[in-house]
Amino acid sequence: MLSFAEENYLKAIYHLSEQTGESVSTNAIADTLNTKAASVTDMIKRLSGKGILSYQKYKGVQVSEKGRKAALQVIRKHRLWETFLVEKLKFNWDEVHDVAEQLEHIKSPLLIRRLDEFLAYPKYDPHGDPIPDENGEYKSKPQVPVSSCDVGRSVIVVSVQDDSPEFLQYLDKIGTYIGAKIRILDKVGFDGSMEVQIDNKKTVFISREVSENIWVTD
Amino acid sequence: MLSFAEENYLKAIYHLSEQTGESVSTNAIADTLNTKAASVTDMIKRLSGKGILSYQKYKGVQVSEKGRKAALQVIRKHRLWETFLVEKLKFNWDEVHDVAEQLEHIKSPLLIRRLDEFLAYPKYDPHGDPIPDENGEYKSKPQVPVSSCDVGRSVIVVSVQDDSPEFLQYLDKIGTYIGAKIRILDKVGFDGSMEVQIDNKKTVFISREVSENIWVTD
DNA sequence: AAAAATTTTTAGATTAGACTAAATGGTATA
DNA sequence: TATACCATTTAGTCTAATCTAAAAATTTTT
Repeated sequence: MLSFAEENYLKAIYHLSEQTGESVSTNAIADTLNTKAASVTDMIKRLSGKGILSYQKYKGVQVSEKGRKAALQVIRKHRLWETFLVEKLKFNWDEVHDVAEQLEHIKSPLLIRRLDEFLAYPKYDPHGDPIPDENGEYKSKPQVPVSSCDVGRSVIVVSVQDDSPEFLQYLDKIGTYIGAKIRILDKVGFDGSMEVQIDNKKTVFISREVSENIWVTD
Repeated sequence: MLSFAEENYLKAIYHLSEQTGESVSTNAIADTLNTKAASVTDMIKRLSGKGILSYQKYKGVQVSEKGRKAALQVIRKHRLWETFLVEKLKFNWDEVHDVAEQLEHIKSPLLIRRLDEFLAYPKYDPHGDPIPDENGEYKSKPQVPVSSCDVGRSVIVVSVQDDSPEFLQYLDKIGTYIGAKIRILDKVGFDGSMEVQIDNKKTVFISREVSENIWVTD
């Protein structure tokens, strides 16, 4: 049984290792969790001792198979709660993250099974991210960042890669949501920003950073 | 802001002081929380420092007005979550306590407001206990234990004073639930047990302990 | 390849919350 | 009223999780 802190570390490390595909550095973990490298080293040792991570001094960590399964269960809980908050309690998609961060640590297999059933077995959360099932299986839709799309294409928003209120409120403002249609009008070589039209209505410029965090499909 | 442990102590102390009406002893707290007197003394000091309890060495503790308000908010959350689990997630009334014990510590005023709304502002939880509102107000139905009812009377079950799975499963077995009709057939002077008929159907003997934990109204 | 810079680990402290054992206060009894 | 007993508090230890400062390992630069 993992503590709250252990689960938070595991989740962060799992996400980092998924992004990079490589072993994860102490400093990278410290940065994403806003803690210090020394604290990370301590926790790495504890999680290695539990068989959740594999670790060699100075060489970074990898998530073990056991760790991967545990991480996916925490992610499952997080995304189910986010779905509950939006679908049933009428939260906006920018209000759910912090609450789900707390709810994901509740220990009750029955609760999660019943919540899943109550929500009619959702496959994706409000940010478009796939919800793993009880066995950790999930299928993600084929998707690419807007930043990699050619001028002239029309695409559909599938997910967002940043869950911060600031980013999500900005997306609300420009009329973007999961399922919105985006047409690429122009790309600016200078700073990588793009001109796009959303749902055949508003035409806006989005920065490189924004276009990298909106993922789309044809 | 109180920690999980602080909230648990406060809730236990509040309940004890409501039951007895007097100041609460260190050992009584240790007993209900399954911890040791020394730990309780530590926590009492911490909560006194925060103005939640008032305390004189060797004289027991009382809950301050500030503490009462905080306790009622934790109780509100606990009972709303229990209601959610039974009404929406189809938990049995004997399955909710431990999960609600965890959920009650989630910090999010918005969440609780929305949950309350989603449940249509329930006034009582699945065990018949009143749910305090945002201001800590609640109204409990006038009620007495079955043990105090005279032979011949017919009464309605309003609440149960023990939330343990063992007790609640026993009540299920003898066909008792909130709203059930109980007719007092006989009282045994020897051990205080009673013969009662439930919903004009089953006739059973219940022990003194059981009859003290079922509360009823006319 | 040596020096410099950076990253990571170790050592030692801190806080919350728990414990045991010992000391002290309060109460009941002879 | 003195003693014995029980309740409570204090003192000291432990673990999880954090921190800072210093030491060690690795990587980068010259």
